Amino acid sequence: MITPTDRQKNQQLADIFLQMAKGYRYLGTQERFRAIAYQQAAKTLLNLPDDITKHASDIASLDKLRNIGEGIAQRILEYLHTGHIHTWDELRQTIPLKLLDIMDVQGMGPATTRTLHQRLGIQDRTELETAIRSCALAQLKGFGPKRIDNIRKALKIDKEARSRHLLDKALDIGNRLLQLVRNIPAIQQAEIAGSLRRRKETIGDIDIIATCHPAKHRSAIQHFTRLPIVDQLIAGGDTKASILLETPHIQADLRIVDPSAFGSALLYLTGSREHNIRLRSLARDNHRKINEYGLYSDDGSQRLAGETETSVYHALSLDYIEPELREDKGEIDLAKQHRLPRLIHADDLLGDMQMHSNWSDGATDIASIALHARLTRPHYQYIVITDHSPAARIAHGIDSADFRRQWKEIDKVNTDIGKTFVRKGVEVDILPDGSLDLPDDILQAFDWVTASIHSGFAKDNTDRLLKACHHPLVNCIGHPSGRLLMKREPYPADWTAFFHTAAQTGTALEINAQPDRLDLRDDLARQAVAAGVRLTISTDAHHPTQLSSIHLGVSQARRAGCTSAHILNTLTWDGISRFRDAKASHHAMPLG
DNA sequence: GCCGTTTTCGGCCCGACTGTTTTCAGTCG
Repeated sequence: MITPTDRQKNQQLADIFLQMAKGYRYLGTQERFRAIAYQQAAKTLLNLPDDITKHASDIASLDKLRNIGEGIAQRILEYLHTGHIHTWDELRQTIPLKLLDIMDVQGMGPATTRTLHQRLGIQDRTELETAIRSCALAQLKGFGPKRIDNIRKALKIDKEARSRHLLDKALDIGNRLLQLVRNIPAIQQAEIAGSLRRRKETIGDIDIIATCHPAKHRSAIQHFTRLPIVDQLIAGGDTKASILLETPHIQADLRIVDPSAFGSALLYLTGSREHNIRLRSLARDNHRKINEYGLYSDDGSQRLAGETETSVYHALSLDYIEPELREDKGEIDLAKQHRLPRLIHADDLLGDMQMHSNWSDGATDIASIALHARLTRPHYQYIVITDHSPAARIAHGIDSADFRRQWKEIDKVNTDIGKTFVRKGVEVDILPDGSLDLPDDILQAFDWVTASIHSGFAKDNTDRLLKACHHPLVNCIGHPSGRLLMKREPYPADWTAFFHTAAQTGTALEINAQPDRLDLRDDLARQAVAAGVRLTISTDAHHPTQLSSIHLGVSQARRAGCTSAHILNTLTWDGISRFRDAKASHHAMPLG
């Protein structure tokens, strides 16, 4: 089993390799490919589903991992055996670590940082600020007033502007900005691109791509940079501009191209960077050249595609790849082989599997939730009310007697509706010893039992998770990793063992669509599905309006490559009942 | 330092924008 200490090894090594990559970037262009190699290796480590020590029996088995060759394999082994990497220790002797931090500031690349260190002896950000104030910088060749002013500004806004934003919030702002762009008179069409279009769980900046008549590029850009919501202009040329929005301080980029290049530009600006690099080297292999203006023959004499993304993919003999999959995680090979999944769509869901009423910590009564669900999601056939069990004191968890009273209210709501729309569920706490917070006799009377961990986030929770899976009355594990985006890491657990057990026992795992959970996250969900686990997508809504955040869970499932077959709540309630009964009868355990 | 239905050597995505230069290096995405 992966202990917490072991699990940290992947992260520790990745952190070191990222620092080494930065160090090599600092050393100059002759080392840039070495820098890229370490960066790629770090990415491989971070994406590795299991512990690196499992691959570390010898150099040859490490070498089999993508982006890890003989040299880096040696360094991994060295670290696992000695806790040190000699090359890194040496590198650190020559480059002050805090100096590398300076390269995180916008506009401060390796060359600039090197000049400042060598000419002025600057070691960290504080000394850089001092050098600006004392006009020492202005004495250097190549550092005119504008450049110095830009560095000063970048240092000031660095922290805030570089912080990431939850997908939910970024989508809201991005969509409003998109409307403003579409209202610019010269603009013909505009779409969101970048990580926002790929629906990454957190977003650094907002990218928008637009088309207009070539003669009007410049005026459209000017219009954009003068929008009332602009706090600062970061850069503005003929075809692209970067602004800093007023509140929150989030960067937004606009790129304008001719209509004939809309597809190739959207493709380019959507990324990911890794996906683009793979596409471009694939094009090169086929004697083609790809850029944001289109797909061309080698010598650029013939333009082969560009108006739509599909045209570019097809010209490369690839099927169209959905934005959520564009992370260079095997999607290009699948597209080549016509084996891409038909990703789940929000309309495929027939119901929502977790939400809370005012019986525990929800905002409203069950009738209001049901009404809101039926008005806003008319294709839903069911919703599951899952109030908390007693141990969740902060969430006003309720006991067996309360649940029995609650069921009468649910029955009445269903009678008023004229069909069984509201299902009787529970979010029962998994206690520290892995047992459940409610007795079996009441658990077996629910339509749906989701079990969740709400305590003990620091220690390894594998045993608790496995025990819950083995309980015959647990249908689903809620927010399985316990993370909170930008606040709390997933608790340590052996995910491989957990997913295997969930699949074996017929226990579903949840993709929780709360904006700061999105738990399971994309790569773990992908791993779970590969292990044969069925997933649910649910909002965990605590107010009826939060039922709309289901789309965030769907995005997460799409990033994991899920089809409707992987998602349990694409089934009618009969189908869900069969899934539930299969587990209970399989166990045939005497119930307490 | 990695990688290979062009290659075990010689490549490693590609173009816009900026500031400071008088033609381009540096940075970014």
